[in-house]
Amino acid sequence: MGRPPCCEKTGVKKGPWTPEEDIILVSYIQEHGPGNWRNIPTNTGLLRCSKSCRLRWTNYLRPGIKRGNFTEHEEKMIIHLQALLGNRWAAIASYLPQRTDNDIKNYWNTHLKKKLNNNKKVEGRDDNHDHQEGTSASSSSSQSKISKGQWERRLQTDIHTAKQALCDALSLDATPNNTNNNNPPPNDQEQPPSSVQTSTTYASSAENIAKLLQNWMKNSPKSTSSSSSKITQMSSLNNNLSIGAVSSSSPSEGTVNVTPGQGLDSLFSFNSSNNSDVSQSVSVDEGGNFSTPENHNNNNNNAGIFQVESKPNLPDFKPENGNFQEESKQNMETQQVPLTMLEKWLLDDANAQAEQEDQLMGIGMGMGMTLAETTDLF
DNA sequence: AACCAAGGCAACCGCTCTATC
DNA sequence: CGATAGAGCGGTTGCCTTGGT
Repeated sequence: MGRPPCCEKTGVKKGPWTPEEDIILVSYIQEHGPGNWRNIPTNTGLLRCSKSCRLRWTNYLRPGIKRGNFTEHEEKMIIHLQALLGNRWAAIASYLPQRTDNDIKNYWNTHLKKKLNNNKKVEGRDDNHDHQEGTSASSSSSQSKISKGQWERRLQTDIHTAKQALCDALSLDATPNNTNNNNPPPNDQEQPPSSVQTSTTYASSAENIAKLLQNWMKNSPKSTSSSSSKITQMSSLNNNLSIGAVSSSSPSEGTVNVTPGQGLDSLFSFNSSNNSDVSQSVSVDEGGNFSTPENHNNNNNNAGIFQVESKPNLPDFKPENGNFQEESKQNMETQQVPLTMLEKWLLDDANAQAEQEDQLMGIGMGMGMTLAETTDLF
């Protein structure tokens, strides 16, 4: 007897999320924090099941997610970690905090798997990637089906193989960062290294939305050709849309109130209550470029420009918002340095990238550690 | 220009784990 | 201690885009 579905099958929307739905979800989560997924469809009116909301958030809307091309460095990390951990995408993703497990999984399945297979063929040792998958990866998937003893024995073999592969790989692509021996190797692959967490300066989810908007605008060159074009959607959102603004007037009820006309502006305004005199704007032009007031004058005549302004009557971020406390701080800091919200995000990306390199070195050092220590990871 | 196949990716499904009662 | 619900995870699916003919 299986479990009942997480939600009623009827009346639940499936398929791609619309910008409107994204905004509603982000608005709600910004106000209440992630969690209580089951309440979200009810409280927001979204015709999505709770699971879908959670997935959308974790895989797409969550702050700090980097999308787009994987760097060579990330690629190597994934390859190494996959060799080490198997198809444990969540564990792998913990070492790449800007990437989601889904993203990594997709990238592995569509790019790296193929790439590795080709490499193996070229190297003439077909023995192999499939074997590797058949051990560490499939053992991961069948972990629950075999006895713990079997699992551990197999794992040890896998670790040995993976370690060998990783040592080979690391010896090939040693970088000056290798000198950073101070990074302790992670001692639990289920938890990201603390340096990641402590220094995680997640951009706000609204920034993520901004980025999404940027992409939507970029990817929607035919802004006038289709009623379903994203830029049209966003335009309507920003102008006379029926959704978008979140009212904080009744947060206890946890509802997303609709404020026609307020549109997206609100979503990009943070903590304005204690910065009510701050009037900052960030614009995204049709080419996806951001501009600030300093250079905004050159752009503000552009049709279709997306303008982000802070307003004083916006929802506060409260400490009780859980995970968003950090984010709120971030937002506050950002507000104190006007106009750099998106720039800061880019910097965060760069910093995170550097941290990841350090982490890889940590892993590299981890590979330098004993097999027993490696085994301790598990 | 039209059609088709392959690839990429977002989202869904189902299982497992964990916390709570 | 078992039942239940919430959340997390990995595998898979299906749609959309892109490239080739």
